Amino acid sequence: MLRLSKLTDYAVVVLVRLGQPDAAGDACRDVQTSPCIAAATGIPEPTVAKVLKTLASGGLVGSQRGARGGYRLLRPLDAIPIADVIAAIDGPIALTACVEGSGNGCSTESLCPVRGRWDPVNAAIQDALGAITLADMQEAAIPRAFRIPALPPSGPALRAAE
Amino acid sequence: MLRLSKLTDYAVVVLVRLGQPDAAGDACRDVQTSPCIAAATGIPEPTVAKVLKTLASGGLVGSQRGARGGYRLLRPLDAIPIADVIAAIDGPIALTACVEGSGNGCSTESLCPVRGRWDPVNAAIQDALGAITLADMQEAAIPRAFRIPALPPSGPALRAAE
DNA sequence: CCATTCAGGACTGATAAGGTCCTCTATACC
DNA sequence: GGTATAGAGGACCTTATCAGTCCTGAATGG
Repeated sequence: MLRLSKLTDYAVVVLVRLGQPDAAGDACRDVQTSPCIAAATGIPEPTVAKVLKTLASGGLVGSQRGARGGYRLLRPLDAIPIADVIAAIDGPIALTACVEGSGNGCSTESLCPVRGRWDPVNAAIQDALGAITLADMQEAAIPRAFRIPALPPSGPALRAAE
Repeated sequence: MLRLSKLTDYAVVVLVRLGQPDAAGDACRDVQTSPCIAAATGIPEPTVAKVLKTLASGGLVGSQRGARGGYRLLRPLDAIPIADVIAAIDGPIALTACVEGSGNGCSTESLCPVRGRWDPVNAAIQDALGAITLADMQEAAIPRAFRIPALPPSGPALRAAE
């Protein structure tokens, strides 16, 4: 499946949200709080807090403690490649245990006919993810308002009705 | 981490092995059996069987039942991109639930500012993985013999003594 | 007819992710 | 100075998914 974790998905949403201070409303000014972002994105507040803390550790967002504190972007959206977000949340991109840098070795590596060959694959993916920034993903956010009203109040996971 | 499953890793090893009939020895001729490949790769036999069955369902390998049966490649290694292997084992490449084609919807999608924006990211990765074939990964198999003797007899899961 | 080998599924244990909560510290406002 | 707010940093549990094994059945060759 080659799926990335939900947390990373959330992180992208949260970061894009942080990059739209004007859309935040009066409750959130230059910095935005976890509850504020949670309300805006629909992601549960504890999860938002967890994501933001991780992103702060990764140096993608800055934090301000105390009353009227919150989070803010340290870089503009177009300076944050997806690869950085993934690395901050999920750790360095390593498709398999064999990829160099991921410490743990492979038990069958002495027999493995593809030893070390995942590295270029990994590099190719990293390259692809490094070329796409959050700004690229934000683009789609503009016409978002045109889609929301089209949401029918039916079906649990209905998405195709547009 | 963006990690792919071990089964996919195994699949690559097994497929590369299937692409080297000359290296299989007398016990395995045109077709190779699960136990044979298991012995050659060091992967447990039931797991090899599982991988091969999955690959057969995916149309990457052909199977021959009955005595003296086994598996064989349906395409040469250089005609099998990594993306196909991943798709056969792990299903279609879908980074997030939001990527089209992955059925299940996202609960917060109506608020999500990056709706549908994972698609290009996904496409970029699929593109990168589609450009690398098993033959590319096999290349490294040639100098393998030069690396094996360098293995120190320390580690716990050492199995190279053959 | 029997041995071999794949097909297909069920089952179980281990591992990791997802999510929640608690306590502590820092800051702003009264 | 006191209090409310808000992040820091963990601990924790719950759940889902994967990895691995095994069993039964069907096809094929000798």
